[in-house]
Amino acid sequence: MPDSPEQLDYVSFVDYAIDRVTAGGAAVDPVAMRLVLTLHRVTSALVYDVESGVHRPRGLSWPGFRVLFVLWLAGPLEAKRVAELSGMSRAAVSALVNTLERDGLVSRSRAEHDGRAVTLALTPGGIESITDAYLAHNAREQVWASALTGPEQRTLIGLLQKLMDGPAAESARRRT
Amino acid sequence: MPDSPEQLDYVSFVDYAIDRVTAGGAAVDPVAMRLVLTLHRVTSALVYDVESGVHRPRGLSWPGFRVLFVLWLAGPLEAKRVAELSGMSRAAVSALVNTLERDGLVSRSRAEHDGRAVTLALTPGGIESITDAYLAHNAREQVWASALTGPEQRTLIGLLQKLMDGPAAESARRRT
DNA sequence: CTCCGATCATCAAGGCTTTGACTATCTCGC
DNA sequence: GCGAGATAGTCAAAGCCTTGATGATCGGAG
Repeated sequence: MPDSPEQLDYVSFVDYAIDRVTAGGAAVDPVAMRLVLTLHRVTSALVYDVESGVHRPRGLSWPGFRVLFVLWLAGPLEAKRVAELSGMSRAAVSALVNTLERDGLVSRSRAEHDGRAVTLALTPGGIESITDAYLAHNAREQVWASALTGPEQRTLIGLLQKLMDGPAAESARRRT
Repeated sequence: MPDSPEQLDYVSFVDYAIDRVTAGGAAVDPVAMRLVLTLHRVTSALVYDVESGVHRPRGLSWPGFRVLFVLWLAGPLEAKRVAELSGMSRAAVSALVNTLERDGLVSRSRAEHDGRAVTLALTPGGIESITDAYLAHNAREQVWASALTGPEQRTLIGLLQKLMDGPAAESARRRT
């Protein structure tokens, strides 16, 4: 039985909340509730951990890292493609690149064949930065993953992919 | 074999990225990489879907919903407790409550026994708002969860909890 | 009783995100 | 060829987040 409100903490609140809500007897699915709550909490913790431990000390933000990562692997790209591959809006990429350009990590140039488009590319400093940051990033990913056995890791990936293939993710997959 | 950069999309980029990075031969764990990438993408998609489909149309943000949700279930609480239970910083709660108070959903009052503390409570309008929003929120959670069978849902929750109990989440769990 | 360190809330600066509007440019049908 | 509609990038307003400082209050040591 969940604690009383006075002694709850971040973790036990999930149990408490599920208990309270389902006591109402309404059309609430406690398993779906716990799934979403737990998924969101794990991801928040992971992003906070990696961002504050790996990227901020190097002068990067998590979103900045994502843009650098995409450009690092998929070469010079138009801003629109960066937005698609990183899952951000074009406006967000534009704003983010202001910072990355100011810091000398990314360069903007007009696309050859299209006067509207802008081509984004890593500068030498950007390449150096992402190479270093990614090694530390993956090292931290390995610490997170080490909480699970190899087979568990693969099972988790499979279940997350199935979630991404489900009906609810439909709208998100179509977002450009 | 992953596509060439020109034909990549949000989903196939993950395969492409893993292929490119591991080709480098460095000390990179592709499974940990895929795990974190997939986890982050699923959660982003879910938050975007629920926020834009459920909360924004009702005049709430996802973080605003979280604060209302905590206050709804755990009664009037001091701002510090709300921060702990919702996993936000005290400064973030303070800023968020400015909006919620302006919108007439939450009220601030000085705590009885401590002149420094502020007690937060839902207004009648706040109760009405969160009651309605939560039903729609859970309905959408059920759509997401429906991509998995019941046993799969429980397995996923278990694996996520194990991740949260692992060594890497240590720092995040201690965050107040 | 008083002082000093701890704690609470808030503010300030800087960064990221969203939506919607706006400009420049491209492309296709006629 | 040319005009209409689509598209790329950017800007603006509003909101939320973080860290670090600030001011008020608490509580215990002496």
